[in-house]
Amino acid sequence: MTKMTQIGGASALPLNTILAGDCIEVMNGLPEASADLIFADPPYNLQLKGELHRPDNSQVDAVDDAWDRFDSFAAYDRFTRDWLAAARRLLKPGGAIWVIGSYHNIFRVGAALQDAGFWILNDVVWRKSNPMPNFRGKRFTNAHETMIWASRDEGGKYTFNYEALKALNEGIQMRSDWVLPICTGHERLKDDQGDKAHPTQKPESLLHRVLVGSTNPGDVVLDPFFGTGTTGAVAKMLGRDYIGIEREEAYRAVAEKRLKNVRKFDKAALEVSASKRAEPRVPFGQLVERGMLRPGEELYSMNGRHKAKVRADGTLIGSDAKGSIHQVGAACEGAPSCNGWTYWCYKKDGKRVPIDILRQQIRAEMAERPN
Amino acid sequence: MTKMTQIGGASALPLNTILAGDCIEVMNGLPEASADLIFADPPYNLQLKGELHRPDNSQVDAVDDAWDRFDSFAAYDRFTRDWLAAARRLLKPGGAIWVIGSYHNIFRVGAALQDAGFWILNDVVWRKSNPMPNFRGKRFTNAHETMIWASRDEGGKYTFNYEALKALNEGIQMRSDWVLPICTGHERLKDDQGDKAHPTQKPESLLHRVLVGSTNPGDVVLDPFFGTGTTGAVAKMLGRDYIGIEREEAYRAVAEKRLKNVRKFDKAALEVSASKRAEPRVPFGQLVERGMLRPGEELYSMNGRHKAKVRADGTLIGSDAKGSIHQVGAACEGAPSCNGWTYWCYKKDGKRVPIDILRQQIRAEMAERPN
DNA sequence: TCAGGCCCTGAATCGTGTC
DNA sequence: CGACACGATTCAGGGCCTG
Repeated sequence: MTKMTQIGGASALPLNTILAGDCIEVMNGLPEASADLIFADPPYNLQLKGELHRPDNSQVDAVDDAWDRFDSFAAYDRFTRDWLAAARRLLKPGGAIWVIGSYHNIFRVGAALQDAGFWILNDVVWRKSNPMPNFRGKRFTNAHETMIWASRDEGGKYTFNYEALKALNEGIQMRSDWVLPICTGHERLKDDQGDKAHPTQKPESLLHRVLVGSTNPGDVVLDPFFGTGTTGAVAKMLGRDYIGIEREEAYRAVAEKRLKNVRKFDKAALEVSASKRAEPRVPFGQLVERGMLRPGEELYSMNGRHKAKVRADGTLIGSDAKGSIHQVGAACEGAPSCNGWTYWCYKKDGKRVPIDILRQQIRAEMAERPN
Repeated sequence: MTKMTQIGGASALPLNTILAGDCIEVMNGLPEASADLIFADPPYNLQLKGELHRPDNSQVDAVDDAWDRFDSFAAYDRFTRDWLAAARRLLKPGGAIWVIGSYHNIFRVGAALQDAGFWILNDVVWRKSNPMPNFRGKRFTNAHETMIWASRDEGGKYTFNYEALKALNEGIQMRSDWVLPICTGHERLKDDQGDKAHPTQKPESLLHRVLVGSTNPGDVVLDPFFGTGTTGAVAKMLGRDYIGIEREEAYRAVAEKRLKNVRKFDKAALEVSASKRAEPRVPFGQLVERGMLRPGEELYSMNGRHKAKVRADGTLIGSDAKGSIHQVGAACEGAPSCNGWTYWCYKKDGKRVPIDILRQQIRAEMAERPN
């Protein structure tokens, strides 16, 4: 499967192989202007301190590997500038790069990209359908990661397969936010002890969308932080050539084994059944945020016997209970449960109208503009 | 409605007003450590092309594109550093900032925030339910903007109304991606010609979530790029004090008019689901003193696997540990910590009942007859 | 074979008040 | 200021076992 391509008669391109070593040195040893796309998942510099436990007291297996530790932002910036410069040299004139990161590092990476002369085309948000919650209730659930897509140069003739992405998205233009699950189950590679082989393995679905959208069959895709080789695996399936660079022996071994078992797709296998979505859940609070109901406004029970007042956080306060629309409704009726959506009404032009009408309005909007 | 607050007897804080002028100069004229929250929607219109001049006024030569770019990014970075420094000076020790932007500027803003000593808490993606499509089909639909939420200092005791946000989201922890429509319809302010009064007016729903989540009633919220005053309008509705700074006369005029017509929600509506941490502390010993539990009585663990005996001083003695309800619970489970209130049960009419019920009884009494 | 319950896990910058 | 003790805190999904 390994191909060697002559570039300008000078040096050869080691296609479909994993190169060992520091990515900056290795990249500088490859011929310039030889890659169509670079996908990079660099260390995030998470700066984790203590241990973290779930509410059930189990411990979170954190990313504390040596390769993710940097002495300072300045050190991380230096590292970023250096690998970006080496990467840019490798790109063909119409080439492009994707870099993924979290709020710990992505702002520094984005600024460095711009400073290096890359031209940002989009930032794309990977919205995780199943992220790890925030266990201490001190912040928002960290439910997304950010990818930056940039061309080598301003005005570069980058590849963008608009129609293919639109097809992937059920006929609607692909947006800058992608909802995809994290990598779990059988796709998640394990070592001999049954532990995860790599702490941050990316899902193939993510790379699928990246490569379908911004490369063509036969293109050369380089990944300087290859890890367990998701980029290579998806590139191979899609009929692209890959070059991986990975410093850690253990990751290279896992990736080699993985890639050996990957088969190029036939067309038919490509279509992933679009998961049909259940009726989207609409939090009652959204009616308040959107100004459809106002804090302080009175709601009336369907039977006219009870009323309650809307609060700014989307809870109700009744005569002797406060909480969600369901909880207060149940309390009013002395019932074990209650569907607040059909129980409560608001006043519109003097008439009582069920609040479920408002939920239906929001759902109608969501149906018109899905995703 | 305008309030003036004396800060340290020195200078006054012009609450609920819109200040005219350059935000950096105006901020530097206000007393330090006087704002609880800053919300900023800075400009990113860089004029990267055309009539660009270097700081020394020499015209940029079209040949050295890289320098051109460097110059303009450098100028934007300088501007960003300056207004962030002025903003940080204004924040109280437990203060925090939100900044919103797009891929054109947010990476530079994020890096500058970190460099200035702010501590990023989350990046939050505003996912637009109705974005403008990409008409030329050359990129992804730009369907989101990014907000960065950061505390003034690492370790700062920032405000986060976890329970209120969870309530807004129908009982599920609020995530870092928010789906909200853009500002249209009646909410979108128009000028006398019927054109939109401001090109980037933010929806009130966005500010509602920001302010409910990261401020308390009576807090001071400052917006250095006030525009048409969405921050002020939502702050006023929610019973927060605002300070707006805006350079453009036309925007100030629109905002003044808007704010005059905004009404504060009534008090009960502003009350928000409280966190358990805010509830009064009840020593376990009080249950024994009051005779709700008797010395010698057995307690049983929630899972039924352990038991312990109550002692007269409000400690427990288990099979192989003695101490507080928390310590003995942790020892039984071999866990690093344990909430004894929810872990231990007592027997009532043959059934196991969590001792937390008894704590709730005491708290209810305290609320009825406060000391 | 299927449904239901239990267990485990995921790029995480995840306390606070009192003495 | 540090040390110590209290006690608050999770969502989605996959695997595996049992009935």
